[in-house]
Amino acid sequence: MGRPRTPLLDRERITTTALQLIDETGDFTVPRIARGLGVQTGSVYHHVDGRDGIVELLRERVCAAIDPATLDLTPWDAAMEAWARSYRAAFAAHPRVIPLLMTSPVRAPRVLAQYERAVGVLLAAGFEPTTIMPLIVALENLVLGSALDLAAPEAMWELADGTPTPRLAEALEAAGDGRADRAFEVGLTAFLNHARALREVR
Amino acid sequence: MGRPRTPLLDRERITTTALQLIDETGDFTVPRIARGLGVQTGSVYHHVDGRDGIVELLRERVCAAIDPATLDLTPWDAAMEAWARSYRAAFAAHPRVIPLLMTSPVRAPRVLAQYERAVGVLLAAGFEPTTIMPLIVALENLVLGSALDLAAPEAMWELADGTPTPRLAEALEAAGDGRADRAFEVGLTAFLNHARALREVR
DNA sequence: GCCGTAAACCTAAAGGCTTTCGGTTTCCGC
DNA sequence: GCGGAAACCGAAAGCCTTTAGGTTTACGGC
Repeated sequence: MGRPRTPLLDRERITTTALQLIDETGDFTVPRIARGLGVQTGSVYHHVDGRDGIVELLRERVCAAIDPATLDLTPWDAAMEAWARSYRAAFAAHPRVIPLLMTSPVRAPRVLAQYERAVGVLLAAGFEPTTIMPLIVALENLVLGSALDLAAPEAMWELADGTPTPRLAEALEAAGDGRADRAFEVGLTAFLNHARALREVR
Repeated sequence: MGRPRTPLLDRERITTTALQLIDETGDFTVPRIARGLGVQTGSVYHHVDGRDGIVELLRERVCAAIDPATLDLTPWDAAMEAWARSYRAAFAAHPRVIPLLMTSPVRAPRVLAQYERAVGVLLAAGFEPTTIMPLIVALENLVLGSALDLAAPEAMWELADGTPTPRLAEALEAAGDGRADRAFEVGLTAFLNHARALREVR
């Protein structure tokens, strides 16, 4: 008992354990994190700002996998496309964290910085200021929605056994495993085409 | 004590109370529903299949406001556009339920029936079966994302006081109150244009 | 080298939530 | 009239979040 000679906890280990729990079970809990690290529940609170603080750490961790260099590409539409793909890949690696992140506002500075740069790209491309956030929000919805669908397909529709929805069942069948990928491609193409058109009109 | 002369509970009242709690606080709890209805916590479980059952009732309640007649419109793109707008309006009335619904699969038969009909519309329009679900998923992401943004704007970005993200702040400012509406219009136009193009290619 | 302070962990506990179970009263079909 | 089902209460188990105080270790100043 008392302070250990070498620390058992830090934000890194807490975040890693939380992410592991989410990947496996879809949720996390402070007692489970503590158990995973061989520590009492209360100890975790010495390193983290409550449960919500852990959620924000998760956001940073997952978003760290987004390649920042994508936003340096030219022209602007290549940058946005690459950013969207990298963004999606980052979340596709841990799709089950998405529901947790969608319910709390973005506070993590590094994540906000990414959005700051995306705004800069669209500004430099000559988009009207009023249309920039709508475009980014639309892209974000596309990315997160399809990432969620990507590795949690069974979480979306639970058809009844009697299948009173034959065409829906067929459409799901026809889309197959690549459904989420196709949805992303469809949405991304639509987004880019429309954004290019919006810019021309100016 | 014992069975009351006139029932105090039913699914309708439970759903209404839950929806009220969500509109006010963003979440619901079985004990709070019970308190709202002047009843003990356990009693609620006699009418409902656990907490998840209440979530599914909420999905049905909110989706009931989607106008089914929209899917009868012709041509197909008018039907999809009207459906998307009605869909969005239904959720915009109770945006805070969206996070709850996104984490559990769609089970409600009436909601599945709506998707069944949407698939039918696209099939009749001549779309390739493999592209139908991607299109519907893309539209759904657009609708729910912008509905969530519509009445919970502050829930999305929490800028630091020092504002190390000046362009993001400006872009948010420029978009103004109509941000969610604009994002929806942008996304919807992009979706429809792309869907029309996809159909032409066939 | 010594000592005070801060850090890191533990023990304990309050308070809330979900869910289950048995008990009591009322209603309804026969 | 009666037996069973329905509807609510009371209580309890088990989990989670969060806080508070106690104990041991590390570190910096003197």
